[in-house]
Amino acid sequence: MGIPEVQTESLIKDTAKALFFQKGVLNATTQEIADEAGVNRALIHYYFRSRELLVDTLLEEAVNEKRDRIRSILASERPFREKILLYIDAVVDQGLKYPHLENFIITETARHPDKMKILCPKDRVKSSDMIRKDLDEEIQKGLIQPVSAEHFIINLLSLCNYPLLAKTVVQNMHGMSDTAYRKFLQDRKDIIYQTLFNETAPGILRKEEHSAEVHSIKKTAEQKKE
Amino acid sequence: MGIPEVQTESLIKDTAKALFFQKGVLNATTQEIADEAGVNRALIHYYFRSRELLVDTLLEEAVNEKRDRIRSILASERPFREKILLYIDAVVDQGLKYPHLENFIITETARHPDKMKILCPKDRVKSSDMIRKDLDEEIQKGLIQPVSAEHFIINLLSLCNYPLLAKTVVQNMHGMSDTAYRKFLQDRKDIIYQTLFNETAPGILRKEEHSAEVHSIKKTAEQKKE
DNA sequence: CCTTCGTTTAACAATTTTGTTAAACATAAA
DNA sequence: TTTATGTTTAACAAAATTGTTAAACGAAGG
Repeated sequence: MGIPEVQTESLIKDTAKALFFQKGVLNATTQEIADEAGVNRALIHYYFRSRELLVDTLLEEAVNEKRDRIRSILASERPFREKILLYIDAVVDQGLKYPHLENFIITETARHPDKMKILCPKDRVKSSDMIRKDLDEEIQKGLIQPVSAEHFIINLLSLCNYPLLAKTVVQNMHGMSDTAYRKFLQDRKDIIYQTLFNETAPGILRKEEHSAEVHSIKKTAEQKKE
Repeated sequence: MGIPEVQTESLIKDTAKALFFQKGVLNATTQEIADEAGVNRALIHYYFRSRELLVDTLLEEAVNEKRDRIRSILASERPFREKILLYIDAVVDQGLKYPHLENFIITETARHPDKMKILCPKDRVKSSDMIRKDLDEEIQKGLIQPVSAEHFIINLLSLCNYPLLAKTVVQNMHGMSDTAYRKFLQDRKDIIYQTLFNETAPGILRKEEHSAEVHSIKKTAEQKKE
């Protein structure tokens, strides 16, 4: 049978992701996608039937990936504050890689709220429930102000995602170059933690920025147990 | 001369705003706009030359309005924390009225970063400079954790705007109805203040939700001076 | 070698969308 | 009433965009 040089279907998907999530062409044409992928436009219809179905596929993968990321961090066995640190790191780093992913999700789910419902069955455990116990403990100890798990999560999402979403606004408001903006986002990781917990973030995590992740974090975990 | 029944130009603009900012049809067609306004499509080109120029006009007005709103609050003579409270109130309330305004600005400025530069001349006083003195005072008194004015402003913007931008995401994540969502946003006003200042927001403001604004706030100002 | 079948292509058709234009219209002024 | 001018309309043209289809292609299997 005719075997494609590469897996055309995923080539198209990857190209579309690059266009939508990285370059920010949220209304990229089937022609643009095909050109960028170096394939015939008809192939998009061959594999996905229509532009909309391709977009649906991208949305589904993006949402699932994002949700799994949150859950795997929140479900881990680390101390609460470390989970949050990890999450901040993950979101900001991913935001730098795919600057328009969040905007894509927001725009698309705003246009078709039903799709979101299909993607997120309500029988699942809510992420707010996953932190409620830890959070209430923090509150009871008087470490942070009383706040519902629902609001706390949205605080976290807001502080992480908005600066990514509103890149141009932020840059312009503060007169920042692209590199200044990137540094700003790196600095923000600590600021977000500090804003949520009203306490300077443990620096150890950031020392070896590039190499270690899990290792240094695990160490921090032990240290914090005290 | 031929005088229109209403000012057609502003009718078109207002209709477009309703479509873009309220209904969230960020890619509304000239035909859709014309239909919604009940005018001939050609009039859009007569008054604005092209769809893009109409969009530019909307963007400019939206950005200016939003910026003026921030500045007039920050420039007022109230105590710092009251300004912030006022700002939170203003943004959330406006966000409920024009749910897609922020998304419009973000999407449009992401597509054409240059337009943003034109709209915001850099010789203007930065809004971060307008709060730096007050903020540093708070920090020095040990009332809040050390944070740059730049980050503090983005914290504020993030906490206010993201839940509006990501309505569907938030709603779905917490399984909220539309009314539950609206209540959530109202509650958030206090949460945002509390998150920024690590202290419960003075309740007086919210008691008489509908009638007073400036009056009750002024009172609070006096009370806080102590 | 030739058939088969999944893949790919080019060409076509239909629809949508934007932009233009000449003529119709309405009112104020002459 | 006529004229002049700004406004509105319908009709047209052009471009962009999506979706379909029949034919070409190319390797695997007989």
